[in-house]
Amino acid sequence: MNSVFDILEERGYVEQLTHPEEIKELFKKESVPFYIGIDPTADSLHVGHFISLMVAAQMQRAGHKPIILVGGGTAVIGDPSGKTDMRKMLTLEDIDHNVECIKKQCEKFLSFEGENAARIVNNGDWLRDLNYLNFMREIGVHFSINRMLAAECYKNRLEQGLTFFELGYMLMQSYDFLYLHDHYGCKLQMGGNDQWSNIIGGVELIRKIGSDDAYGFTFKLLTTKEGKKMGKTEKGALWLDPEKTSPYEFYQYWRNVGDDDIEKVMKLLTFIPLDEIEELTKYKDERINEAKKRAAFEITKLIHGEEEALKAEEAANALFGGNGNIDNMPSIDVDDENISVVDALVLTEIAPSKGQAKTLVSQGSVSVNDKKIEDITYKLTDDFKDGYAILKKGKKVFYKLNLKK
RNA sequence: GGGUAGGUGGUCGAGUGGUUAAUGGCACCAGACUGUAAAUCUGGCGACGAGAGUCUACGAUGGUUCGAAUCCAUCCCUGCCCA
Repeated sequence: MNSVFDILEERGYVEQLTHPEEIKELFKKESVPFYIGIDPTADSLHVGHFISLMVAAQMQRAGHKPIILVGGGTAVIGDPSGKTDMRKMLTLEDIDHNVECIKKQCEKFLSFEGENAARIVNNGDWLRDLNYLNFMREIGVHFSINRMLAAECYKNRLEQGLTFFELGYMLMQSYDFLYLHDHYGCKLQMGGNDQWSNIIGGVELIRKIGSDDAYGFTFKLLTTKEGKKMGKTEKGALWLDPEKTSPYEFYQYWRNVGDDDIEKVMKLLTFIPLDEIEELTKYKDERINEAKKRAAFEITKLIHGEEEALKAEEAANALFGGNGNIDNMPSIDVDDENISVVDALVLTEIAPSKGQAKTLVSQGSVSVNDKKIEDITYKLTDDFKDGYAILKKGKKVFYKLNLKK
């Protein structure tokens, strides 16, 4: 039986480890409580967090105990890692709301029952009531500013200006680990590679205070071959919340990843066995599309469930393959058959404003029921055959308009 | 506290009285080519308006001017140097 470590390594998650040999041993011999932190800066998770959840899920499958830490306390500060500017501050109410939303999304991903049930904690529970003096005396003394400033993530901030407020982030994250270590027996902190220095902070803190069973593990960030972050779209981030990014859009995003990135995406974001991935991605021509279809389906299924994934797939088949069920494409009700193309584009959020809708139309990018529209004053009056019309932008964006009177 | 340099559109960054909705890069959208890919080339990229055009925008608030992102005043914020 492989240890999780091998699985994580084979699939390409592993980036850095604080104690490689010991961690490998640890995974083999016991069920390890580990934690992954998520900042509640929005009311939904996005693909950036997806990989964290995948790692947690892989770990849980192998029998380890996930602790998902939602940063309701640290979000008050904002993590400066990798940022060029100080993060916008959120109100406590926003943060608490976000924490609740994020909890719900995690619940879909991990099992909260059984021997190695996952647990969700909020560091606001212990950080918000911290006493500054005690904290400084017990925790602050263990941190060397010299060392912290040497860390890559703070280096460029030194030129821009870094406040103590932000520097304190590392102490708090380190304290989180200590807290979880002491209260839940947490031995391992996992996180994206941008968290490396914060993770080391915690590991070293625990070790200085006297325990030697603290480890750190970072995984790869989801980037394209060119090193750009994946998951950005016209509308911003690719959200896991179906209200913010529809399952169809979500499916399409993965269906359209670049050839160069599909293998990585499959390994990191699905549970498809490696030999199958290899089989699917061995082609370099259009046959690679089979891999993309599979990946898009599996990923959508993980996030939105099988039913939604099937619907998204069918909608895609209907639109691109000429067969399949058009009932499942994104749709919206309209109550006025005299709606103009421009208004329809805005209503469906295909275009963010009327001005942009007009440019699209005049550029010849828009069609209704496969008929190209170039007149920006065009009205859909005669297009609702059988009570619906299909509005299309470019080659890939479709919306079905249902006439409701 | 003193000195000094700054705060520009999604982002980075030009612009220092009118022809500036504001050069350019990146991001993003579309067209061509294709495999719902990449690369490349072309076009677009504040809002409203069918259009002429109107409005909103260059940290905030006032002011000077026929006219301000650009000048002045006050305030807020940031960097750097000195204390």
